[in-house]
Amino acid sequence: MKGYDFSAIEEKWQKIWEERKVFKVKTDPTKPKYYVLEMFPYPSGRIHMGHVRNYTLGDIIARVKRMKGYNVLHPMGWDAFGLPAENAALKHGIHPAKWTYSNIDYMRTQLKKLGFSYDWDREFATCDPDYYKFEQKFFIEMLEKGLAYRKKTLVNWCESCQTVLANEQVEDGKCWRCGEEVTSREMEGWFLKITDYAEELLSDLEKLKGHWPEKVLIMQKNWIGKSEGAEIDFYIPDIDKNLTVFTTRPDTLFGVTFLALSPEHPLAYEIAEKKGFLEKLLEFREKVRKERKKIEEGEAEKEGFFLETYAIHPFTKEEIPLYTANFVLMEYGTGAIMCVPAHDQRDFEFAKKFGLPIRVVIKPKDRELNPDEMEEAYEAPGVMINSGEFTGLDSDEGKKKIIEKLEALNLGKRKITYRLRDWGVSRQRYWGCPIPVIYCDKCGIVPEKVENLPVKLPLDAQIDPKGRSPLPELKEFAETTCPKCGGKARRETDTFDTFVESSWYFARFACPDYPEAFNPEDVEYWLPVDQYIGGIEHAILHLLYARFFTKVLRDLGYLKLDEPFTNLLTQGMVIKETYRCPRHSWIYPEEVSSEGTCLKDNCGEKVIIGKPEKMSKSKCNVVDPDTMIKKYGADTVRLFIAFASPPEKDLEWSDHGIEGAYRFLKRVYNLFEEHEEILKKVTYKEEELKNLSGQALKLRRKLHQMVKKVHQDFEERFHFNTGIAAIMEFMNYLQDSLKELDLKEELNKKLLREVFEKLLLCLSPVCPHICEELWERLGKETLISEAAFPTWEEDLLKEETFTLVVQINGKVRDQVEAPSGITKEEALSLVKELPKIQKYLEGKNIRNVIFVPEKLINIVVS
RNA sequence: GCGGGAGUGGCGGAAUGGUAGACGCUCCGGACUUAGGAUCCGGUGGGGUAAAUCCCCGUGAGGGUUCAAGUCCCUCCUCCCGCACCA
Repeated sequence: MKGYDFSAIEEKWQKIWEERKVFKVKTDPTKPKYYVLEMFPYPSGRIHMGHVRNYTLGDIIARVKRMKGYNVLHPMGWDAFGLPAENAALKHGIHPAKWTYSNIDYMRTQLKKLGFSYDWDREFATCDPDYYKFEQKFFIEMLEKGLAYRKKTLVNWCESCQTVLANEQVEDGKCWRCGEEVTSREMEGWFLKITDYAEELLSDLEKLKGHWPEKVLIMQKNWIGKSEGAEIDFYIPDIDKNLTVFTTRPDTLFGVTFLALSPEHPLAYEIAEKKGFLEKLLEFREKVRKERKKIEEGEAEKEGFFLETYAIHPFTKEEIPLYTANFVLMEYGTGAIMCVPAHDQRDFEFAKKFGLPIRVVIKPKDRELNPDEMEEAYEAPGVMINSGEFTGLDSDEGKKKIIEKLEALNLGKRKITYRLRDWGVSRQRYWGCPIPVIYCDKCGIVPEKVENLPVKLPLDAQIDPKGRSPLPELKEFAETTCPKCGGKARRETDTFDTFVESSWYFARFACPDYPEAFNPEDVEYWLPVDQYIGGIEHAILHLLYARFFTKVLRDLGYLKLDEPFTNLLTQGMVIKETYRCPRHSWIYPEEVSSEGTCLKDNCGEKVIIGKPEKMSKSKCNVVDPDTMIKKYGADTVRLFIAFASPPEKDLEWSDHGIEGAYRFLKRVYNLFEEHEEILKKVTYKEEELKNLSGQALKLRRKLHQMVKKVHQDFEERFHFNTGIAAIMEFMNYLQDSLKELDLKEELNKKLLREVFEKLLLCLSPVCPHICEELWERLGKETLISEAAFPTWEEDLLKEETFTLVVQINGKVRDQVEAPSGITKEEALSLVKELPKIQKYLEGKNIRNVIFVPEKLINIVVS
């Protein structure tokens, strides 16, 4: 016995697949296509188990679909721009480009070792100018269409490093490098008008229902945050201007007792300036800005002050005081609100604090509200009171009526507002795609000429020790000429948010070498992605941006689709048990003794076994894919990952579990080897095996049942765990059968051949290397990776007998083998003969008999 | 607070309203061995009984629908995730 030498087998087949370009695909409209895509990785240095899981799931799907006759596009690339490359440059003095590309080289070899069936000829990295030049082109076209614009935005600023910080570089409100308090600073930046697409992004979620996880759809819906209401104008005589507020409760208009403006509101500024308390306002604004970050952790007290100004109520003409308040966001609605303390909890709290009146205008059906006794706002619908001509209306009805009147008087209008904000894409970073615009003193903002693209990121830049982008100081880059007038001009030195690159990469995979962005023939054939797979952490941003880009590219004439990803699978995390020592905190499994005490520094403390958590270095529970592949081989790693839990649930890594997977593959291998001599000499035709009997028939039936189950679980449900369980169950059955089966009989030899062929075919999407190897040893000259999925005979699946479960009053009391196709009457008389059942029926009246064909009979007795 | 998901053996997990616990792990016993942390075989939800092919209990808790409920409905509990001053 040679034994299962996985490393030789895996190396051999990976080489063959690569040399023969087995997974290379071409556009072929005569064949049905299937595009399976996994979220491409950031080249951080090494593949982690999360990647392995993601890509294993994708690869099984790709291989199954290929076996089912689809022309399968299964590409891989690199989301290669981003901050960690700059951090590595700071820490180790390696240039971000060098760091990134060497990481890619290493990670590619890791992926290849896992035997994933990618069309590697389509690989690209988003930091390649050949990729990002199209992104720059899209941006220029968006600019021309008004989909990109500049506005002021708040950024994190470190005074001591003189640099903008990304959110992840802010730790506890302090700079991650120097520890200085981070302040916010206004800067100009580029924005993409995703809000123009808010309605379509929302309504198209409908098309994804049933194909995307419900959870993701809900998260996106909440993120877009559509709300319907009205904009209402309040005239401010002091400055002779209207203040427009947005409200979803126009029915409470008669309950307004004050108005509140965001401290950032231009009218707040104007009033403060006029009334001479500008400084107070600016102080307050700064305070609120700082608090904004605190709010994320806990509750912030309602604060604000009177603006010494009044506005006129559109209907009652009363004077309503104006306040500025910390809870009013400038970014949402109009940045100003009408406040109805009786019917809005926030307004209520503010009114209580500042002694403002509470006026009840909505009455609940079952009780009266007394403003003096109210402890919280009444926010539910009800009947309108104290509302002039609207009194007595149902509040929902009142909403419409009040809007109608406002519109008639030109004092307001129906309005839909979204929580979704425009997408700020400017990053003051070096390692990103340059934004292709030029600032000219004479011509203003001028896009780079399309023929000059790409605006290449200069690779010879020196990384600044404080982490600032070197681009603004890099004369060769920043100093340029205006494309319009030819005069001296300055180039934009900000780069794009890296989410921009990942918003359209899936489309580029259809034609990665095409000289233009997209070859219509290719994108029309391959898109949309049929199955997209990735982590739930991208439920909102990445997926929303990619959907947005798809619609923009459609409107720019590049693509002809509305949604990029037809089906979405969000896989769970890979988690593992953690160990904690009271003295040493998180410790490695090797540091725990067999008695469960800490071995670190001879500590001896009792180790606390923690619940399984997401693998992380800090918790010492990381399992390295390389180590596992080396120890067990890629097929075992893939098998364990696919078997341990269904894709959408978390997967608990288990050292014992992977042993079990390994053991199973060894069993398959050894059993094959044991019968290899017979197997390679025999061939079979399906019709030769039609008339089996006894154990042979049972085995063949079990085989075909297994094939069908694997088909259902692998292709239809993506429940690889149960499909693999079926294969294991069959293996157990096969080993038992072989004890009884006479392998000197020619027919049984033929059956054994069928068994192994189909078994290997079923297992091959999960464990391609071992199956490829044994397939070859069956004498096959074609690759199992290119074989068709095995067929099963539906007629064969039916057993001649089945276990009839016998229930009395719904309780299982006995079971009996019964011929298939037995009728209710036959079953009843059969069952009545059973001694145990007779006991239960004795002296009782049969009141009802329920018969489920091929399953059970339930006798209801009194 | 709002929204979503989940609670099944010692563990991961199976079960179109029809035998709860497939498959795997762990553990126990046995075989083969100089050896076993290799391999193979058997057992493994709880309780009762000397034992069983016997009986009872059992899918977070409590009700309900049904001949029949892990599955459907209602109430509650626990955990996880997302959102959270969005007017």
